[in-house]
Amino acid sequence: MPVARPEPQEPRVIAHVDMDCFYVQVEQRRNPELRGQPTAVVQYNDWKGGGLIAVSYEARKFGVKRSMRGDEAKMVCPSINLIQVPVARDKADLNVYRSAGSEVVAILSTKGKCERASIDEVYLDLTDAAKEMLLESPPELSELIFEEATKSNILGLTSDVSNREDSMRAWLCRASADYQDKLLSCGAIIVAQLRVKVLEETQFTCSAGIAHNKMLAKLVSGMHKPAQQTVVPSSAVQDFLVSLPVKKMKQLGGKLGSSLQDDLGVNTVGDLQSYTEEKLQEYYGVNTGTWLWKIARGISGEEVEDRLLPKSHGCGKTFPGPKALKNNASVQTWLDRLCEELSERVQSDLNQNKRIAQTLTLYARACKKNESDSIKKFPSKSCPLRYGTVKIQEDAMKLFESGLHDFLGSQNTKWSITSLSVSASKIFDIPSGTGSILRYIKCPNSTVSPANLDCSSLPEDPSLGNKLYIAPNHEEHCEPSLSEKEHCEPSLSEKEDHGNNSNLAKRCQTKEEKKVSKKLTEVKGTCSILKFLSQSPPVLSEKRKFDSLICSHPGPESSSEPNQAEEYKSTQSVDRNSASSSTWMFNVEDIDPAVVEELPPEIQREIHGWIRPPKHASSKTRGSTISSYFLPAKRS
DNA sequence: ACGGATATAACA
DNA sequence: TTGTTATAT
Repeated sequence: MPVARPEPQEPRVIAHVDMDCFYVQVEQRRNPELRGQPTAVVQYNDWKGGGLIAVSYEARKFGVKRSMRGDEAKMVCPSINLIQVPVARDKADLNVYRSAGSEVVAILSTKGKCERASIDEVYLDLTDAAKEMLLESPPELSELIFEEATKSNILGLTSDVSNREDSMRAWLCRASADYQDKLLSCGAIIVAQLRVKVLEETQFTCSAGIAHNKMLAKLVSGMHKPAQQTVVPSSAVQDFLVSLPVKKMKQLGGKLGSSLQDDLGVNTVGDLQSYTEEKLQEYYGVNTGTWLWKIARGISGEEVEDRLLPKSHGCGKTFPGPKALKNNASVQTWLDRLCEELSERVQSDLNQNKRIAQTLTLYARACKKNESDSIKKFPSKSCPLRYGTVKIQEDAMKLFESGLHDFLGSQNTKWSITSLSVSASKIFDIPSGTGSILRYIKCPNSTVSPANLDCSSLPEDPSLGNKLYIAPNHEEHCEPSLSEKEHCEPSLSEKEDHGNNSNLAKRCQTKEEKKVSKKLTEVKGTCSILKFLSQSPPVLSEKRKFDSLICSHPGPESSSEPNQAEEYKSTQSVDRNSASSSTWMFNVEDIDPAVVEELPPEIQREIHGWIRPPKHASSKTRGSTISSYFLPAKRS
């Protein structure tokens, strides 16, 4: 499980910011009448009033808890307002909360490294900003620190409010002698300012913890809620930890924490401290043992990642009891809905953030009738993610069938599905800037515009501003987990649907047209090349080399471009409100390898580079696999 | 017949 | 890797 990371020797200033009952606040902003009232956000109202997923502090006073039913909440708090999560496609739709979360992240990410930890939480590394503040304003700083930091709860100081100012002054006098504490209080000032800004610009309150590492910051961010912050000076760590129940520590809230209690009799972090590192390693392995030993002492080297966006997108639904899905048709129906939402989300991620997801995974929970064997898990299955709602739907269904096959084994019993979810992962940035393809496309002296080429169906291509990206292939797992090879081949209907594009594809077969094709690649303009590359050949070759092609072009055109093949339309941006450029996604399996052979040698060479990523490039370090294909050589 | 829907991370 | 498992909110 947890692994200890090397400890940075320089003390850092880390904050954990946590929105107060976030979903409730989002609803309160939408309907201000709810402010100050006992309120909870609930999903699916029909069974026992739905499940609570967020509870206002007013309601908490009545004993209302998350994971209560709406009905229970009404019992203990009759005046409670129950607000339902929006529903789309017959499932809970959390998008309003996601985008509210993004609003907050946009503000919180302005003062230092920022990691989106969840829909309503971030970590900040404010070390640089704090140091800067300390350097810039030495003289009058202590008074400023005082004023601002008064708003903080300082761990280790008395919580008696009447004494707070005095103890604060005392602490700050000390702090003036202690560089680390000074840094922390600067961090506290920055966080306080950020929280004010969040409140001003979003109307949301949040709480925060400020400490020298993530673990401690997280531990105290919820200590004084709502709308307060807490600082952990190093001097307070030991006293704080000794009496802290181990279960409160992040990662110890589950089985590992229980094992500490039940197997070792460790109830507090203080208890944990009496174990040697070696002993803990004996019980829990080298990694976890070391990690436990360190966190017991407040040591954690985990870095704040610089990431404002989620690493995956998923959507799912449970089908409890009688609602369980019992045949392929109902699974199909629900999978289609889930995939539709997922497709929208990956597509807008592509359009707005220029990120591309590479893997589609299907999860399910299933029961088998009769057999006591029903403990068996439904295996998750994944495959390359192909953009376009219909493709995702088709692929997800194949994954389901494959999983069901494994699940049932040889038996031929009845089954039922109690939960379904699909997710898109392995998301990569598409680097902006100029890769060699781009250079080629934009290079004026390589552009030839054959008069006889019919480009009328292509969008106007001003060449400047258009970009072509090609993502590397999946290689191995392209020979899919799906047993049938035909999976990768376009379906009959798909081929027919290509319409005018299939004409082009056919034409490409002839020698003459190959010549034309060659010229086409030299045509100035991304879209020409894209169209050229993306034709679906009648027969696909065994080796499918690429995964995807992406073309972005200036926004105004997106609404007025009509003549793309059906397939392209289906994958096109849905986000027509967005003023930014829209993005098309092309699946590489639709590229005719024979066509690639017609490309100019330098392009071919480059493409072969994509086909076979250099093995020495570590696939773990991001940027070396994908980015290196795009980034200009000089910039490496 | 369920705290649901999402997320991240480490493991084998 | 992929698929599984744990954890969190």
